[in-house]
Amino acid sequence: MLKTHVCGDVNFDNIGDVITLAGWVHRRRDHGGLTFVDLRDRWGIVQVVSDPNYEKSHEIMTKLRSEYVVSVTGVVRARPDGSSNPDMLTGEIELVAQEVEILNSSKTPPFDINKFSKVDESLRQKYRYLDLRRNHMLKNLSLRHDIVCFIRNKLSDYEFIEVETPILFKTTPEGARDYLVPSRVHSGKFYALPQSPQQLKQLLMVAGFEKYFQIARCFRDEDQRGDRQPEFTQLDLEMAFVEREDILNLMEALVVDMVSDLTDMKFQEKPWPRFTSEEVLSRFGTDKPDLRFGMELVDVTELVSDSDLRIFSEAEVVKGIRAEKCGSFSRKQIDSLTEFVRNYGAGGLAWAIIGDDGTISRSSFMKHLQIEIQNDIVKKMEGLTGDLLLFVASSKEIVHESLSNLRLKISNETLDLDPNILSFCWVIDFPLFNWNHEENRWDPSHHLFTSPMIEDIPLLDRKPGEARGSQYDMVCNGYEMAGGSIRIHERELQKKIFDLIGLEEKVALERFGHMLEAFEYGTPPHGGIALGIDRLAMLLAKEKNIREVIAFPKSQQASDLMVGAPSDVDLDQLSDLNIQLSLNKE
RNA sequence: GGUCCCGUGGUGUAGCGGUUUAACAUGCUGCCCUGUCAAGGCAGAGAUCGCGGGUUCGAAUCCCGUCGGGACCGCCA
Repeated sequence: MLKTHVCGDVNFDNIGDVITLAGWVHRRRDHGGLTFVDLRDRWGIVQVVSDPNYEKSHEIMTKLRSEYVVSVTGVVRARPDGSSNPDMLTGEIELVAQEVEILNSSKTPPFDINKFSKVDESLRQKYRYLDLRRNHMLKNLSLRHDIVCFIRNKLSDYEFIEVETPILFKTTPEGARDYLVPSRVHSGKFYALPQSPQQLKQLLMVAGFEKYFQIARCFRDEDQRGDRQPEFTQLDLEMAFVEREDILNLMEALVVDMVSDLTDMKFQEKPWPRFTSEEVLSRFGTDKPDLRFGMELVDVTELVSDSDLRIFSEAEVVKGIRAEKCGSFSRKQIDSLTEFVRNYGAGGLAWAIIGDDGTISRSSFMKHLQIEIQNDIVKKMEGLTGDLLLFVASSKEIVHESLSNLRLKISNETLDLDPNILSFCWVIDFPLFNWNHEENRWDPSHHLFTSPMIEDIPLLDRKPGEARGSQYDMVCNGYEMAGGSIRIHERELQKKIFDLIGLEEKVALERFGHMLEAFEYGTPPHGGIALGIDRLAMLLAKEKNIREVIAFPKSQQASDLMVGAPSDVDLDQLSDLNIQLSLNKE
């Protein structure tokens, strides 16, 4: 090794030792006759001080610049009285530069590495290797490493076996859009990158592995969001001979232990509360509620159903939220909230402010309602002086979509949430199917292999829309962290589901024949879950975007700005694949 | 596919139709400086204001297009 110690490890015990450190010049402070250099490596920072008695080293020290790579040999000594730095882990000591070697120089970096400063996102991505030098990225990726280690250790202790599954897989058009990989050997045919190892892990259950997991890379060719990248990592897990309770308990224990081992964050509620999807939809308007604050949706449909206001009386649903102490919002602010809910299809936003006497003082609509109804609404909303009440009248979907997002927006802008609180919960009892209006058929609300609740199987023939799936979601602070289900393990039931979603026998056999066939060879009851590692790391790192916990993320347009991917390819490469491009050239 | 925000010395911002010779901070270069730690002091270099077109006597500033980044809708079994 070119160094005897690492910067984070040098301390009082090393005083008098001659050691060699190597790393990057973090900062330098040149006093002319005396030069200080903060030397950084992965483990910490140590102050190096020049000593004019070592003439040659002293001279090199003055030539050092930010991010030069150097090695320094010298004696460790205590800093003189009054010159220690309590803010630095190694602030009591320093290294005397007796021998200094410049291992590599550096151009001036395109942005500051040695301090926290805002940097344009495209610059960060282009120079990601420099961005990763910054302390917060190292911290985030270390935490991510710890999370993955914790999972591997814990699940191995529980006798899970980690199995790698193929990246070159088969297209499944019913889910998200696939990334396709052309086959050279099979001209005109394509592999697909897996959206998740779903089928493979079920086949591992058929194989009798009983307890499987994988830290698995998944690929979905859909547009990006703050919590979505085209490739992402899941803890993928499956067990045979389990019921829902087994999976929920295992995962809850895993995450609870992880959080207490790796962070100082606290759970809002333990054990985690459980809700049916119906309940969270009606109370929060979403199946991934943020439970760190109230502001629940209140149904006032019946109170206004007889009113003269047709937008109210004719709406399928009218619901409101109470923005506590937001009665001081300006007209402009309220207008921007109205604009906001229009994003979600709402025609408008009805509002009311509660005055000093506890009744409506100003409102966009209340004058059209009788005073008794006004008071009933305030009472039902539990409105108090200074509150702002906001209502949306529309279809159930639109009311829920707009109010749940409005709820998040207002909380974001007015509440000071403790960043250390994690409000995990489970959401269960999802409907097995959603009605697809465009295609006029049922779509699976989770995926094709989700088993109905056993008691709801008879409903499949009569009222499929009322059948509940055995699906469960883990939700935290408004993010869907994990989702899973008990799977179908019987061929006939699987076939019935294919029928219900309008998958023709022939197509079903082409795409999923292997699954149906496997189910004929002694498939155990099984179920599992997939947990988003990026989202979990983001949450525990208190970040707002999963890019911050991914070493080399892609931009919102799914490009890699560092290497320039995707890129053109040689015509030779295409001809090997028998592929011709037909781009519109203008 | 759509909506919105951003793009000005290396970096982060200000300027938003003429008082601009484009300002400030930081970084960078040089000089001074032996106890600093975001060291300090002095001097200096560094920007055709993302790109293309238009409006105007005059455009960093207004308009249109385009490229890149970001937030969101659609999409994400």
